[in-house]
Amino acid sequence: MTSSIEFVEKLRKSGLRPTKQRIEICKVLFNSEKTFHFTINDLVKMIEDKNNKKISLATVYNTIHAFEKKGYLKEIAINSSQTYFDTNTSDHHHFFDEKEKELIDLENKDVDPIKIKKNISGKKIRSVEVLVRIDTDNQ
Amino acid sequence: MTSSIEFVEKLRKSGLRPTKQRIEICKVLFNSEKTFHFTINDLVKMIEDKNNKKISLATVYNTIHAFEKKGYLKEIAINSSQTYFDTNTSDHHHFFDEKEKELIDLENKDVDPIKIKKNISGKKIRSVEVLVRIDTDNQ
DNA sequence: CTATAGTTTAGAATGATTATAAGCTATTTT
DNA sequence: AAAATAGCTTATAATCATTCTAAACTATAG
Repeated sequence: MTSSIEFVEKLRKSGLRPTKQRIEICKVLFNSEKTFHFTINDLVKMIEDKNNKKISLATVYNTIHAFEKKGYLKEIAINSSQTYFDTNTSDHHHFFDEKEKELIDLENKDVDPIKIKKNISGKKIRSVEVLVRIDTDNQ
Repeated sequence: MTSSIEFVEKLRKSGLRPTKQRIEICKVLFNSEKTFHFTINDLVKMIEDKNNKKISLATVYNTIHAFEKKGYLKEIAINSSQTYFDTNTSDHHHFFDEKEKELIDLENKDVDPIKIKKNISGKKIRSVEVLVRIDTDNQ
């Protein structure tokens, strides 16, 4: 459990002003035991349910993008109509449940390190992401 | 080089009526030596430049989705504002050049087979995709 | 306390994709 | 080979996530 004061610190250290909205978003994202995955809509709902108070969509988008830039969140590549984010910023991979439209972490022990043997000159690898699509096991 | 007649066959066999538009799309997609990646916009441009004639966006979307369903195309997961498709339907992975917004095939020899050691009960693996993001190698 | 640079906000704008429904066309039926 | 029909194409409208705008607000430096 992190206190608001610590979030204020964290924001200031990152060069972000500690506003009410940002602190609320921090509380929702970074106060839970486990990391989790969410969409912007999920997050807006979580915040509004918690506080019984509206927060502007634009603020949520701005803040999430700021947090992503600072490395506090990761965006996950799925060709879905909504973008997913992960509060687990360590290097890891994912299952995507096509039925539940839900992400599930793959721990590093579950996937051997991926070695890319091809090199493209003048280009640097920024990330290596594995997405395992799963679905109901019918017939 | 595949002739129009063969595309007509292929479409009929798939339960798709061989219309002028579909045959044109087949020619653009399946007549080149090498497989390639494209967005819907790319494809519309290719077709219109080739024929000097408009094709409805809706037709292109419908056809591409029909082809994907039949397994003639693969959709590639990238969190980009546009969806990418691949005429290479074999199992393989990709680089995504963040600067050029361009996909590059990774051949199977360039990535060892990926073994997923975690199992989710009641769920079946549909696909395992690796996306390697690359970018200009500055500093 | 004041100035200012950074934030929040509602609402408008954007852009990819999907829906609509009217007219066209390939195929089937007669 | 004409008529029926089922499938297809089309322009346009609708949708929906995301980004933009610019006015009002607020944290903080001086």
